[in-house]
Amino acid sequence: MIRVLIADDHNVFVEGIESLISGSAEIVVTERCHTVQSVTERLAQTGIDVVLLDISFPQIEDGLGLCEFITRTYPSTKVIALTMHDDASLIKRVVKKGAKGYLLKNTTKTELLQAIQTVYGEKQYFNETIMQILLDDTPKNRRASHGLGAKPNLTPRESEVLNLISQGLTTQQMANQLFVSVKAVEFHRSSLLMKFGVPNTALLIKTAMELHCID
Amino acid sequence: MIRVLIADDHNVFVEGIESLISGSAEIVVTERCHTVQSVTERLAQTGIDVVLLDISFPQIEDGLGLCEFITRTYPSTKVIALTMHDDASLIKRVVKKGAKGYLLKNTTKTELLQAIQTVYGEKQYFNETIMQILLDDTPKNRRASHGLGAKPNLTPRESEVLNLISQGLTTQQMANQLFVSVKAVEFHRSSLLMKFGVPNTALLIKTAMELHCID
DNA sequence: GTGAGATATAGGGTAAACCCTAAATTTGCA
DNA sequence: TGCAAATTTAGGGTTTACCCTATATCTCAC
Repeated sequence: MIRVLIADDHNVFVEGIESLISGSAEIVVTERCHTVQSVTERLAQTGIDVVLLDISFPQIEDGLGLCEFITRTYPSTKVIALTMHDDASLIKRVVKKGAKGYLLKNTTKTELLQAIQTVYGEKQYFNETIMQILLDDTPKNRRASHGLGAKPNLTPRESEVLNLISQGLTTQQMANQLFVSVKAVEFHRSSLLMKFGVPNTALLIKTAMELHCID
Repeated sequence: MIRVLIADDHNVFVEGIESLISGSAEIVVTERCHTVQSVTERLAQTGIDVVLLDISFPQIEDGLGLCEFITRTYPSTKVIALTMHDDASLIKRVVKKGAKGYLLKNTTKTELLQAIQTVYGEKQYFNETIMQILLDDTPKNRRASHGLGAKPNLTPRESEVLNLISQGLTTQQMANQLFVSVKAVEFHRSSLLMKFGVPNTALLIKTAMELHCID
């Protein structure tokens, strides 16, 4: 019997996962945790085989940190990351932190059960969608416009510059603040326009806000 | 028996909702829809009493549009908005579009069932958290919490130009579209910057979006 | 060690935004 | 009818964004 801990702060989601698992003869939901602290506590007190971890729980950096903590502290416990994010760089970061599986939150019952069994069997689990995303992750594709609606994959610097632009700073002001040249900032601005597929700053900010890319 | 349609593109979430509802003797999940199109189709073919609508499904503007469509086309069908967003302005926009209830995605079984029964009984449902948010939404709090100035009083032309700016048009393109000179457009641009108290277009768009001045 | 990605930087140029000053016309309201 | 606001428009100028081309360095993974 594979013992599963669900770490997610949304009741409904936890219920959904549990419902999907409830038909399995081999898997049982042992713990449901709504805070990072309760995850660490339950792990210390209970034998858990697989953790289903919302990687945005409560923020992405927290989820990554928790993933790393679990993997290091409980090597026999496997982590499957759950998230709405499907960009290649996040997938890679999560795997680097020790996750053995990666599922989008629109996963199906079949996939969920299969993922749990696969990671329990000491293998990694990525479904076709995720595999395709990783396979498509080439320099050329990454640079291409995703069109509207898809959240582009921003580098840390790009994300930083985007936020500074949205605060109304000029390129020169950003250069001063980041201790780089104006040319370096312009480069990132160009990359942002290209990645969002927009012609200018106005539409960049509007689009980025709609996609929640701005803090 | 209250017939419920769940409109959300996340399987797990739909399963979760269904699981919460499954114990009720008075409520049954009749339809589960993962696209806007299937919502409209199922509504046309099936009697539905309550729609549980993810308002970010697939984007907020889509959700709002769908909410309005349902309310107008099927007046006896009540919409409960589901979302992770808890800001007062969105709540008000959703209610204006016809929703009778507003639930956060971390709702409990008790609340969910109560909300469904309440709206089915022709009343609005807001839980304590939402009520508090609405009660706290005073001009003073709104100014303080956002750190923004009040929504400025825009002339019709200014509003028009603001929207065109946010669509990425250049000043020349706007002049062509509005049958005025470039200078006229520049004048309105200057007025917008002054009224919003911002130094450039980037911050203008960000601020205007936060204040919901952009369509 | 090599290649790719991220970051930084440069030169040169044009387009566009932004600013300042000023005047004229139209519209709505008291 | 007069006045204020809205709108339109102009001339002139500076600042900033945006585009194109190119090179260099660092880091990381294989």
